[in-house]
Order: sequence, then C-alpha cells, then structure tokens
Amino acid sequence: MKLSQIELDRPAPSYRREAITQVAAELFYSKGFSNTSLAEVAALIGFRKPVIYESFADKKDLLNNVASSGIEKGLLKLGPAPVVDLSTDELIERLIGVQDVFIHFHKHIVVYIREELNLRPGDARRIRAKRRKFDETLIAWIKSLSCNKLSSVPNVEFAALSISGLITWPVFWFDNRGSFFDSNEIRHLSREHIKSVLCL
Amino acid sequence: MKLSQIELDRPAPSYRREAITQVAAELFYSKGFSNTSLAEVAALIGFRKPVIYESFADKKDLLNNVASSGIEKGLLKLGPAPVVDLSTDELIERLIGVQDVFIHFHKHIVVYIREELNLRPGDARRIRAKRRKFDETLIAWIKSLSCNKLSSVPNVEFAALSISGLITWPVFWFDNRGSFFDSNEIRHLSREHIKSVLCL
DNA sequence: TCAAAAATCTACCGGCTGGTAGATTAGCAT
DNA sequence: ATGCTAATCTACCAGCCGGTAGATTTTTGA
Repeated sequence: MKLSQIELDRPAPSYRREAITQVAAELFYSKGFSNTSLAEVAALIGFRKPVIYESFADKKDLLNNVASSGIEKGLLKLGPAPVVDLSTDELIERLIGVQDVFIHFHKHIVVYIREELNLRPGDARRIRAKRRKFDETLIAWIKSLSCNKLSSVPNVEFAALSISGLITWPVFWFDNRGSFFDSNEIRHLSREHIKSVLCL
Repeated sequence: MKLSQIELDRPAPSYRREAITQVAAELFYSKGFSNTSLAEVAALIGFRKPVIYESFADKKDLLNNVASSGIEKGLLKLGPAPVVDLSTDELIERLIGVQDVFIHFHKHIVVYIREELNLRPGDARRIRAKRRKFDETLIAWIKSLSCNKLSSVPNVEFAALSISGLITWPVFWFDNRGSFFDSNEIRHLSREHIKSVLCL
C-alpha cells in the first residue's frame, strides 16, 4: 500500500515549507519556542522530524521564518510613503489596513516579540531593521499629510510611535484576553484614536 | 580560612530570596528563561545550584517571583481609586508615577510578558488577575474625574486600555531600542498624550 | 518487473540541565 | 579543642531534544 494513498493530508514538497512554517507558528505561539519539539511540528503535518531538515537548516532557521513574516507582510501592506500631499482619510484607511494585516498575522508577531532572544543575532538584526524601516515609513506617511494639518501635533515622531503601538496592541489583546474587542470595534476606535493623536 | 572572610559579597540568608530574584530577573531578561540555568543564577551571587532550592521550590517558582513583582509594584503605586472628584492634574501625576514604577521594573514586566507560557497555569492566572485588577482600577481612576470632563471621550474603557498601553510601551522601547527617549521626555510626552486621549 | 534514485523513517548519539542525595565544610556552644 | 548542627558543595541521575547516519520504503522509468 502506498503512503500517498492513505495520508492525503500530507503537504506536497512545494508547499511543505509553508505548511511547516504555519504549524510552527501555531505551536510556538501556543506553547513557546523552547517547549515545542521538532518532532511535534513534523507530526502535525504527518511526517517525522528529519523531513523538516529538508526545508530548514535547523530549528532557529524555522523560528526566523515564523518571526519575520508578520513584519514583512505589514511592511508590504504599508507600502512606500506617497510623495504628494495626502488626505486624512487616505492616511487613516491605509493605517487601518496595516492594522488588519497585523491582526491577521498576530501569532507571528507575538512569536517574534516573545522569542527574539532565541533568534540568531544576524536574523534578529535583520528583523529589527525591518521594524525600524516600518516605523520610519510610518512617520513618512504621516508627514505626507499637508503641512497645516500637522501644525498642532506637538511631536510627530512620538505620535508615530504611538500609532505604531496602536497597531501592535491588538496583538496583545488577542493574546491576553481573547477577542475582548471584535475586529470592527478595533477598527472604529483606532480611527478615532489616530485622529485624536494627530489632532485632526 | 573561613569562607565568610573571602567572599564578602555573598548575600546573607535573609536577603537571599531578594538577591536571587534580582539576579534571575537580569538573566531571564537578557538571555531568556529557557536559556538561563540555575547554576548561572547561583554563581552570580557566589553560590552553587542547590542553595536556590532553599529559597524556591523550583525554577518555575523563581520565575513566578520575578514575573509577578513588576505588576505588583505598579498596582501598589496606583492605589485604590478615590471616591471624590479628581482634578486633571492629580490624575495625570498619579499615572505618570505609575509609569515611572513600570519603567523602573521594566525587566520584570518584559520577563512576565515574554515568559508567561513558562509559568505554572495557577501562577499565570494569579498574575493575570492582578493585571485585570490594574486595568479596572485604572478605569476607576479615570472615571473619578468630574463627569463633565469626560463627556467628550467616545469610549472610556478604550481610552483606559490605551493609557494602560501607554504606560507599558516604554518597556518595549527600552527593550528594542535602548533608551530612545529618555525618562523625562517620556514623562512629558505621556502627559500630553493622556490629555489628548481624554480630550482634556 | 525490476533495479536505481528519491523520499522518508528508525534509531541513535551527545549535550545540557533540573533536581537530589549524600559527603564535606563551616559555625558555634560548651 | 571538640563535637554537634546547619549550611553548602560535589557528584550524579534521568529525561528531553536537536541533529544525523544509515536502513527502509516508495517512486520512477525502462
């Protein structure tokens, strides 16, 4: 009897990296990196430990993949800041869109924040660089508002950090409280909050 | 030759629990719980592994001590909400005071957030209860403002969560960026931010 | 049908560390 | 000094898991 006939749920080699990453994200999120064995990860996609080493160099390599994808997706969604003047609505809708991405990938983000010390220094540095780039781009987006709209904001950098925090909080609300607020409520209140921080 | 004559830095038994907790906080913060061995902790106060077991039941017990003290000190500093009407300044000074405590104990807070999964479920539950109590008390403090001051705040609970977040952020700024802002700047900007969130 | 190649598994090693038992040392009272 | 008590250490065990080598199974192609 062929294995492929009885274990149809086994991911094909082309999707294996993704499948492993997803399962690892789930386990690292719910049990922690150090409390998760590679045997467990492999078992959840119907294989044994050694198959993981076909897609990843080692456990830390897998962690790096899990940890970096959240920020990457957020950065992609944010996109480069526009050069032309921006309307308030355009800015806010973009920020809320990014927040949605972060909420969607909140497990990856939480794993990154929690397990940064278990990353290889080089990997940690690369992800931190993306974070920095994210914050800088966020500031650039805010500064793309026509100047007079920003005149009453006391410190644009601080406001940006505050908004960056706002985008990241829900991650912890999910983490610590389940969905205490639902996504729509988060979106609505975030809109109000951003306006308030930017004195709009 | 007596040991007490050559190793004067060894903490006396009465301070030992505190000394161990402090060293553990430092190591758990800088290396992570799983990457820190009890032998290391003991070595840093001039002893060997078994002495730790005179003050703590096991490693998770030690983690519990490290992780719970940050929140506890913050809760203590916040204190019960007043029953009489509160001035804006009184509220803000109190909140900034709490933020100072959190900044001072930021290593303990970070360890709690990072290593929650390594706590015994009962310990984790107890700390979460304190967190919840903190958030509730914070809301009570805000609601102690004379009513007309709050009339324009769209959602007081959300504002409280936002302020609770504000008090916690600096913990991560220290964590991820070193002291990107200095304490005085954090205090000043936080004051502005709280006023803005509460529409004051 | 049957090798050769590819994929996957079993079985193991080695290192680390939480936890403990029993030897050793230090402190102290007489 | 001496012997008793308490404190501390040495040495070890046991379990876990990352990582790998080599056996085994599956697939493929002729």
